[in-house]
Amino acid sequence: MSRPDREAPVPTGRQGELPPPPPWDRTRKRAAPARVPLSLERIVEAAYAVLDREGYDRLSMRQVAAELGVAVSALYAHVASKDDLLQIMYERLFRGHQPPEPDPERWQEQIKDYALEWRTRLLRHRDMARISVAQVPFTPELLPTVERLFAIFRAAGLPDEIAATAGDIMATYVDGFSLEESLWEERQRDSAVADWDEMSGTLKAYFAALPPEQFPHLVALAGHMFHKDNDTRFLLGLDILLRGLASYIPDRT
Amino acid sequence: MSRPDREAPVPTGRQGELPPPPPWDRTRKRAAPARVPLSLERIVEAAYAVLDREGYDRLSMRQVAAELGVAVSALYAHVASKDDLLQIMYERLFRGHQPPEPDPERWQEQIKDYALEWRTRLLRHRDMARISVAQVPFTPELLPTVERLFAIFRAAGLPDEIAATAGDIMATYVDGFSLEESLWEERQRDSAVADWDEMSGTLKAYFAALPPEQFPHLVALAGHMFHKDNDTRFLLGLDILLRGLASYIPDRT
DNA sequence: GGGGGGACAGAACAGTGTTCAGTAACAGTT
DNA sequence: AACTGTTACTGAACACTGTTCTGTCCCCCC
Repeated sequence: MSRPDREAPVPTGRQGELPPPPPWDRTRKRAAPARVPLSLERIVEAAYAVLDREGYDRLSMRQVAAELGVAVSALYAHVASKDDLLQIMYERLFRGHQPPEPDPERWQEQIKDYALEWRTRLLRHRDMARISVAQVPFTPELLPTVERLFAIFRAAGLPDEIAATAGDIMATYVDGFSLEESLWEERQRDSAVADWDEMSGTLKAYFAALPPEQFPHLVALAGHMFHKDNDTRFLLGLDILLRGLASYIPDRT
Repeated sequence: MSRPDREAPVPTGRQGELPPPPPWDRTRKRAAPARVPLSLERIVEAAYAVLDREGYDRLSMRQVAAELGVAVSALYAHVASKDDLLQIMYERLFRGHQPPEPDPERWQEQIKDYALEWRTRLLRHRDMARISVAQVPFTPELLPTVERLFAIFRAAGLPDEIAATAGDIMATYVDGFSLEESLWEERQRDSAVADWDEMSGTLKAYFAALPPEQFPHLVALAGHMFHKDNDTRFLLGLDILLRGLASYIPDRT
């Protein structure tokens, strides 16, 4: 946007009939670079901007570079690869929010709260779920988060074997649910339908209109499959998970 | 492999000093094409071959075309786009295997069996989970499968609201779990570690060696986080899910 | 003033999905 | 037997992609 207009470069090495560049040209060029130096933080920020505007499929290193008014190769001084950049974007998701200190009486609520916050953050950037789902949540800066989740599960009285899997299942659920949302959203964007309400209405109608003798249950459940708000469905699934986990807590007597 | 050697094409339109092609040349060329005509089935087959050999990242239309000894553009007569091809590959996954007729007494077992078969099929092709996870399981040819899953859930006595979400959760879990396996597998392939046993050993050791005062729970659970076989972990997570679902079945009295 | 060194630019390489203008081979008709 | 039309395919092109390499510029330090 505010990328400085660069004059067209002289064709490789030979200047032809062009007059030599006037001296003030250089001074002008040198005056301009009061620009902020490139940094990892600025790159990540620009990447998020491109992601939100263009979506995951069009998030390319060239787009990010353009966003910053910079050559592509400059990015590689701060970032090892595109995958590296994606991983850093993923890690930033968890900044400034940790699971709380375990309170065994309220562990289900605590997990629910954290999952909700997690989902909120995933939804904050378009297609973020698609990045998240491709990442393994065991990078060093995520260890404290995992640690605190484990703390809650163990304080709740879950057997170690269950506690160890619980985190995995949680992560899978939150990521998977949000990913599905992403996919529907994209499909909606492509089909030029106004909003999710209209889309969900159409889908509901489609399933309700299936031949009942062939798909009796799909027809019967059509109304339940696509809620107005996905949040309710998300919480419902979370409840199913938590009740399953809770069933492993031995009776404290 | 058995791709017919084509003679090098004459440079665009002009034959230069080359003698005119002898008449038997054409007849030879015409005799050869006893080759199988291209078909969607053959394309999908070739795509699977490339996927298994090269992995998802190197699965390209050009690779598939090369596998068949055919020009890229020829594929587009049978397939609308790469995404289309991926979707067809995904649908083929479910061919010839349906959830059984509902037996309310054995519903948990039935679901477990189906999930296991599902996972087996996902693991049959390298990186298949990465394709699966990007697909919405509501294409027409998958409707019967969803219908039968719903049938089992409802026959088990689950409230409609829960039954409608149960399928989603199941799909998310199976896909998510297998995807994570895929990611670890790839990471293992990159790091030139022999097999999963060695990898899981290394990981277990890494987590067990973390500073205990900072990560007491991670250290304590390290042994449980990476089993020898993922199947046990998969079944455990499935059990958690099923127990959660079961908790919604009203007492039949 | 004269290096060094880090930060950036430009061009290039080897690939990608997709399209489009052709062409070769066959089927059916005149 | 010659002429159609149809179909299935090719070759080349377009507009991209991630990544690397060679410079070149600028600033800081000696």
